Amino acid sequence: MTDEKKREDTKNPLRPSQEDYEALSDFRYSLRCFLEFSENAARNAGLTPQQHQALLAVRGFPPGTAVTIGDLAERLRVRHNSAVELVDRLVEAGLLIRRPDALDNRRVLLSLSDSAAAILSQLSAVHLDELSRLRPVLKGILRRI
Amino acid sequence: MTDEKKREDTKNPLRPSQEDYEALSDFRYSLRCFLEFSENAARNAGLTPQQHQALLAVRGFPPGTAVTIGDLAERLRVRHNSAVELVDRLVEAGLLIRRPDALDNRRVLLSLSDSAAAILSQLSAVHLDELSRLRPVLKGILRRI
DNA sequence: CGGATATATATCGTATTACGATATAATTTG
DNA sequence: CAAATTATATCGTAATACGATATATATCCG
Repeated sequence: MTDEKKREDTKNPLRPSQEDYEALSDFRYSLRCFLEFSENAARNAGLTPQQHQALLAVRGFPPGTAVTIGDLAERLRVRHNSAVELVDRLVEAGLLIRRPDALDNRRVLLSLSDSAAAILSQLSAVHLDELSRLRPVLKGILRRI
Repeated sequence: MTDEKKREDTKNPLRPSQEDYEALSDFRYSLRCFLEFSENAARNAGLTPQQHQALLAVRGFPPGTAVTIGDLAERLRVRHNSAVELVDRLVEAGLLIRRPDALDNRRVLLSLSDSAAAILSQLSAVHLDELSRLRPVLKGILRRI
């Protein structure tokens, strides 16, 4: 058996197979469909997708956690300044409450407004439902990778 | 037992629990980390993330499939005109080949250039590797949903 | 066959938004 | 207490997906 042949047999990761490409492509397609679902749901609830993600990120910290703009930026994987701008828009929309941290005056603590909590509750319920549907699909695709 | 109490016990999906919010938030966080990894990998390979996704989508069709701009748009979940613009940039960059469909002159068929195929091969190998790492993480999170 | 309808791709101006660069303020460190 | 670090804020710019619209080709059906 030649080295070349052997490389094929051992599924050399440097040369993905057709099945690999299809699995990667299908994985991305599933993610896009989910993200599209999520964006539509957010817009139907009167939020931009980013606003929805920010609210979820804040709400998703363990209870009692003091959530700062930096924390939000890290969770959303965006730069600090992007998170600031996003928070600006959320406060403007009455969805997020910004209050200075008494223990460290550089910091700003974030919490959801009552209306934001209500909207997020509905939105999250819909997402949990959709993810129940998506879970087996994703598992099937991940098994192929 | 009051109806209110009962509703809590049966995990009324209209009022997600703290664990639900944390699971949804963690799920999105994992996706963002993966997408960030992917975008960095694409840029390191000299592609924009969108270009990478377009190449993968074209390559991910079954062999022998005639891939049109419309097909690409559907797979990327973008509008036709967005796909046209993306293809414009890819052809400009020498990554994609556009040729008219002899059987239907409205259509344009897409295929990867040799250099695109080489770049995508490397990129996909790295992605398969990263997804092997991510798979157990995602499975764990999906189990919580 | 031929006009109406549908389909596929293309063009262009606009709006959104994340970013880099930079600034300001507060805290920590040595 | 000066220097360095950390946290948030401001602003101009660039990228890109989109809506509206246009053009060409194909299909449908009387």
